[in-house]
Order: sequence, then C-alpha cells, then structure tokens
Amino acid sequence: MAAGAASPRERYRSQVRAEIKARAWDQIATAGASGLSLNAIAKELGMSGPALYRYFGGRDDLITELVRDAYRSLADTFGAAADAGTGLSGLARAMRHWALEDPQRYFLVYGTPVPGYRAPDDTTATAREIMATLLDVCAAEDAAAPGSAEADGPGGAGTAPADALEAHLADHRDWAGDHPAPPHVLRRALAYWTRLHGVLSLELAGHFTGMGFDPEVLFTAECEGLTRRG
Amino acid sequence: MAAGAASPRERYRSQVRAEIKARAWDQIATAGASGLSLNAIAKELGMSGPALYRYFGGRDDLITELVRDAYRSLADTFGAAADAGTGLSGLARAMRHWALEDPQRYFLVYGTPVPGYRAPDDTTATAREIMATLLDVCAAEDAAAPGSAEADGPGGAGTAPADALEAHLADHRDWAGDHPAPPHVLRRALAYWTRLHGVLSLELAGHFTGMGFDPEVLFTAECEGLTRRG
DNA sequence: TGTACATCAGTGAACGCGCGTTCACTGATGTAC
DNA sequence: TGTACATCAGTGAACGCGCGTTCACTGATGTAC
Repeated sequence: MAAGAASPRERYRSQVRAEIKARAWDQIATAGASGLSLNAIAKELGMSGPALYRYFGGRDDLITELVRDAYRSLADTFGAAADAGTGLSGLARAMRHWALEDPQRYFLVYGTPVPGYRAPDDTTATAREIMATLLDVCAAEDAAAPGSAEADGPGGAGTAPADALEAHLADHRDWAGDHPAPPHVLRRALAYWTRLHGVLSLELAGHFTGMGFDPEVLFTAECEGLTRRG
Repeated sequence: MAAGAASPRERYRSQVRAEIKARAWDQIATAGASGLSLNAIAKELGMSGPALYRYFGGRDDLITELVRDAYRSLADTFGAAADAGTGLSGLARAMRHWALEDPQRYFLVYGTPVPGYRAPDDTTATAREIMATLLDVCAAEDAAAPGSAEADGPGGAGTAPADALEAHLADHRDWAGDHPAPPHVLRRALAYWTRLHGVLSLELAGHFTGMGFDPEVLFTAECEGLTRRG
C-alpha cells in the first residue's frame, strides 16, 4: 500500500496507457473525435488490436478519459495563470494559448456535442473549478479597481444588481458555489467567459479565415472591453 | 427552357430529393453529422440503398448540400429579420430562434469542423451575405443614434478609429466587401457576432445546464450591452 | 540460489456489423411518329 | 389512337472495408517458499 512506490509493472502500465492516449490525441487532431479508432491506434503502436483492452475498457472509456484529461488540463492552465497574478487578461491569454495549442482538444470539450454521448460526471466538478478560478480573479480585479458602479443606487459597495441580468444572477448562483462575489462580478465573469468562447470558437472553426483581419486583435479587444470598464 | 414549367418527372425528382434531405436532417439531429448514413436514410424512406445515387452523387455530396441549405436558411432568416426593421436585437432574436430550432443545423455550420472536410465554395458568399446584413443593420442603428463617439478626436462624424481594434479593422476590411461602414461600426458588428456565438454555442452544447441561470437572460443582456452603448 | 506457481501483457483468429459504392438488370413512365 | 423507342427510377446482389469486441491461448515477468 506504500503510496507512490510503483512496481515496475505498474510503471510500465501507466507508460503504455500514456502512449495510447498520445496516439489517440494525434488521431483526433487528424481525423476528429469521431474518427478515433482503437485498431488504428494499436497499429501505430506496433501492437495488435485487442491488446488495448488491457488498458481501457473500450473505445468509449478511452474517449471519456481523454475528455477528462482535457478538462483537467484546462483547469490546471487556468489555475497556473491565476497564480501568476496576471489578472483577467492573463487568464484570457492562457485560455487562448491552450486552445490554439490543440484545437481538437478545445473542441473535445467545447465543440459540437455528440448526441448520444454524455461526459463523465466528474468533469462537471472540474468545470466548476474553472469557473471558480475565473470568479476569484474577477473578484480580485474588482476589489483592486471597483468598476461597474455605474447605475448603483445609494447601496454603497456596489452589491446591488444594476440590471435584469445581475438581478437574475443574484437569484441563480448555483454555479458559483459558495463564492461570495456580488452580482456584477458574477456577471462580468460570465460575460468574460462567453465572449472569450465566442471569438475562440469562431476562430478555431476557421470562420475568420479569408476575412482579412487578425483574430487575436479582436480577441484582446473583447477582453479589454471587460477589464477596463465593461 | 421555359423556366418554372417543371415536368412531372422533375417535380417528382425534387420531391424525393427533399424527402431524402428531410430524413438526413432527422438523422443528424439524432446521431450528429458523423452518424449520417445513406443506407439508413434509404431504409427509412422504404427504398433500398443504391437508389439514393439517382439523387445525390454520394454521402459527401449530400452533406455538402445540407451545409449549403443551412447557410442559406440562416441568411434568409437574417434577411427577413433585417427587413422587419427590428434592429440589431431583432437580428439577435432571429438567430437565437434559428439556432434553438435545430441545434444540429447550427452545429453543422458553426460547430466543430471535421478535419478533412471543406465546405463548398459558395457558402463563403452566403457567409458574406450574412455579414453584410449584419453590417447594414449596425450602420442603420448607428445612424439613428450615433454611439461610441467616446474617444473620437475632433474628426467630426466619428469615423476615426478609437482604439487598436478599430484601427486594425480600418486597414483590414476585406470581409466587409464595399460596405462603407466606419471602423467603429465594423467593430460593433464583429463584436455582436462573436458575443452572440459565445453565448449560443455554449448554451447549445449544454455547458450552462445545471448552472442554474437562464441562458436567455444572459443572451439578451450581452446583446443590449452592444446596442445601448457598447 | 533454485524451483513452483501465479500474474498478466500481448497475440491471432474469428464474429457480426454497417458502411459507401458498383453493376447489371427490370419495369414503369414519358416521347416521337 | 396506336405503336416503337428512349428515358430513367428503383432493385438486388455483390464488393471490399474497417470497425469494436470476444475468446482461447502463448510466453514473459514477477512472487513465494
């Protein structure tokens, strides 16, 4: 039970598992998630078909684990960016870099859902972790330079909802867990999140190619619009 | 050559073609685009496999035509909304309705691109038509209530770029065709476009389910943020 | 140190499946005289 | 109006393919005495 002391066999196992996953990612990058084939992976690894069943329950299990890893990797990237103290724009740059690094990994998480497939349950926890990080950074930035105090009533610290959305969010904050962020911070976090995905998903899907402008300029402008007064 | 005078055979042909496409859409809605099967469609239509080759060159041709139709349908929806004179928010509502009506149709156009597949060339023309409509409405709205004149220099009508993005767009406006919109209108159109997709794509992919709030409230708030001062 | 046994990675053959696509053919529908 | 011919929708059999997955088995690696 000595945790961490992996037997040689265990070492080997996890090594092969990693290699299988690496090949799976290659394949997803080449042919998309729907083109992932166990046999093809096995062939590329020099082993033959059924061997993979020693390492994964089957095709679905493998995909599920890739999805899990993708979520985890984004959460870690976000966490590191938050720790770096580069603020919201740091988060945005990290996310953009993460997405461009491997578009198909982005799409595996945020792309077209396969009607039958359901993501593993623990990914929702990771998704919430990501939102929590975003909320933290939003709250910190807001504390440093309190913004959006535009339409506040005489309520003081700006915790009163300023419009319909903020009012709605004040009443529906399940996703924020027990985060104490005031409505306008909730709002900013959500807006940041969706705008970021708006530019990224269109860019990665190639809908800006041939339009002439640089998506990155649009991306940073959209982000700045929410940091310096949104 | 008498245009419009379709022979009975031609009538029948286009009727069957339409039925095939309808079944194809059903199948896409159920199993996604990658799960579309010619044989399955034929079976559902009560005819057997190879018969479909009388109507389409093959699976790829069929998908291509579905993509074309999806683009066309969005362009028409946009055009109608613009003609209705309900402004930018009318466009947004139309788009949202179009997307919710058949999420898989939305994803066929804006979802995860299949690495190998390339959309038919004429869809780019339709895409430009959509952007043109958006630009028209943006320009009209701007003319009615000139906004975003925030950081304008003494240049008068607000045609000078106000920031890095507007400057960049002023120099890279291929996508706008010969539309005379000033930079800040180009900017607003693009931002509107990406924000709209940001909320929609996340919502349709199910990333808001379980978060507690109503995506529609977020959607309309994001849109309003760009009409009443952005 | 050496032997007996258990664990487990990997193989190869086989199963059934559904796919896209081709081909030669039948039979009905339309056209020309 | 009737006959001869062309057009064309749809069939059924067949092709080859790659897929996920199962099963019984071999052979190497580790463990226990």
